[in-house]
Amino acid sequence: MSKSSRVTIHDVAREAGVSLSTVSKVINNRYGVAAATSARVQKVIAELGYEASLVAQSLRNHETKVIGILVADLEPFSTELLKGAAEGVRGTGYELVIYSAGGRTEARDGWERRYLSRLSGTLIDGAVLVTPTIVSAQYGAPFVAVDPHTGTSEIPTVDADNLRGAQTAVHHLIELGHRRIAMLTGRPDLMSAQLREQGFRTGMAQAGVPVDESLLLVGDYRADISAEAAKALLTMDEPPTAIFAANDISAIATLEVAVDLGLEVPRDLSIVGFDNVPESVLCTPSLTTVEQPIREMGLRAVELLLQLLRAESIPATHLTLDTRLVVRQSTSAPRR
Amino acid sequence: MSKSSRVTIHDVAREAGVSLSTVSKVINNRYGVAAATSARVQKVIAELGYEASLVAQSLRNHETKVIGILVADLEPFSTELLKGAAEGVRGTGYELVIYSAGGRTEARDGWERRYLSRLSGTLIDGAVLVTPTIVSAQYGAPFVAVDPHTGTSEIPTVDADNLRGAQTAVHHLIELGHRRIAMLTGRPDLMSAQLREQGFRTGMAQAGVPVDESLLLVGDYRADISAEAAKALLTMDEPPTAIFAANDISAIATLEVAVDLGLEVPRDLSIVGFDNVPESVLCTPSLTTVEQPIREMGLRAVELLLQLLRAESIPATHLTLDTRLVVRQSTSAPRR
DNA sequence: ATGAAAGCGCTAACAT
DNA sequence: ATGTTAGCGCTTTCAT
Repeated sequence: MSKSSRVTIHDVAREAGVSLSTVSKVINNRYGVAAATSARVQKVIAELGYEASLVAQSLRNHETKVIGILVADLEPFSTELLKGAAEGVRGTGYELVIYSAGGRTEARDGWERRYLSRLSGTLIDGAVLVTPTIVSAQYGAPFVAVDPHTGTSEIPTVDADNLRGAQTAVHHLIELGHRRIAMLTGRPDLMSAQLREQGFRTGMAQAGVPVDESLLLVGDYRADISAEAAKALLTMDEPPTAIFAANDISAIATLEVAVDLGLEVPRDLSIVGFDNVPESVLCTPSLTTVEQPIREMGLRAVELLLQLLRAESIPATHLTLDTRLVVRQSTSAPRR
Repeated sequence: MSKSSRVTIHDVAREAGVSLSTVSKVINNRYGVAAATSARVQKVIAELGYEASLVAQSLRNHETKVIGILVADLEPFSTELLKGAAEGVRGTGYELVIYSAGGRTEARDGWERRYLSRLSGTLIDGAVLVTPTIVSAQYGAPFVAVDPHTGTSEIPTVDADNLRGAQTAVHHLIELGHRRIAMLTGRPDLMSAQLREQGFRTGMAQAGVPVDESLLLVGDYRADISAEAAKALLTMDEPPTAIFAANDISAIATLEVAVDLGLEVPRDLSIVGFDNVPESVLCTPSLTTVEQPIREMGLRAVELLLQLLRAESIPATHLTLDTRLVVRQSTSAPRR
């Protein structure tokens, strides 16, 4: 009907013939309202289908019982994390608001600061920042960072054990008999990428296999860059028998390049990825990869935040969840 | 630092030695501010890390450039839809707020009315309601319903061809040689569930296979209920050789029950799901299922909403997207 | 038991 | 060019 005009507390008050404050008291179950008046107001509320505006309420109140999940974009990683976050608030009385600018390009580094500033204090009591680029303790609201780009020890974080995950991947390849192992590293500025490379080096060292630096190329977590690098590796005079890619995107790109070059995976080349995104099981052959427990990361992050909200204290907790090697079809013993 | 006190426009005004409105003008690029003043204010804003509160802004302004996606819970269907919605807003200047009560049990029928009332007018310009139970044109805000409970012709909706999808699933099972086919139906109050059941019946009828009513149990689109129902079916004297589940959640729950009971899928039992959520390829064996173009549904819903927002008109568009059978490993010819 | 009024952070007339 | 003021919808003292 007509204009899309909200029903406000004014409408209810007028209709019920009482004042604003009386309506507010009824809504919030405050004392000092006659039973008859309360009933009449309730009736009008039901008739008009009135619901208090979350915005107006949260502008007035200190606490909103809403927690925010701030993401740069809604892609496989963040949406998977949301499922865990939803689990985390279940039964706590908190509601969830996920905020995303839809990965717009203008949102460069520091998007999370902007989002948090815009929402905190009003609308949300605290937030989970998903893969934030710059993390500062100065944000002025309780928050937990999931898989932040830089390692700060002052703020609560949840991440996965990238170091051991990478080591596990290398051990797997070495156990299969590989020695000439290459790595496509991730985005150099990201902590996760650095840890995965370090894990690779540690794994090799533990097995007493020297690292050939010419076999370490940057894949940047990106398909196009990784494809270039993979091509360079596979067209060497003495190509590696196995490639450890810093994420599944890189691994899948490598797989495609290998196929293009007429190689058979895993017979001619073993490939291990990292993340275990759904796509890793859809490719042929399916990808051996290191799984991050993404949902659990979301769950834990919310739990940590709720704890923070309750305690008002800021223990700089760092939760590092275990990673796990998922062996599929892209790895085997080297040919010869 | 210290207390988590927001930096407000007052702080900026005080620090820069100007009035509130001047700061507001600078923020919103309004005319009537001297270059020098503007620069000074900008500097203070940067120093203090000030960002206007979305809540306060949207309380004042008519338009917020934010669209809401209202979901009852964050599960595979809704999160997959979010990816499409994110694609839909990309480059439009709109931002996305996803609101979820985390599937709390109290949120009975009509949750979407409550959410929409709480957010519309303030905070969001319009909304996409994901699987709403009751849809009324009276909500007082532009919105598009995805896969709504009831088929109302007055409001814009986006859904998938549930009827034909279910028929296709049944045809597949019948072609494989199954005759004793059970169905775990969905939430009885949802139109999608009714259409999938109707498609099942039509498919059976077309093949001349009578429907054994004792093999139709309610799975309610839920894992726990479906597990119960699946157990009942599989422990019958003469259990079905195939089960068509109304959604993937139910199908995966069925798969787990079958494994628990020592059955081998698909040798002892064929299972077909509906939705093709990412999880359907991750289970073992991977699930044969009817694909709904969920992402596209999200994309289309957002596009439709933006169109509505622009036009102010309400063409009662109904978009029904095609479904498609994806054959994987959970179906084969019946054993004996 | 009820209502008037102030104010949460912000914007937009309307002064000056 | 800058400041003052009145709300947006709501809750909460503080009267009455």
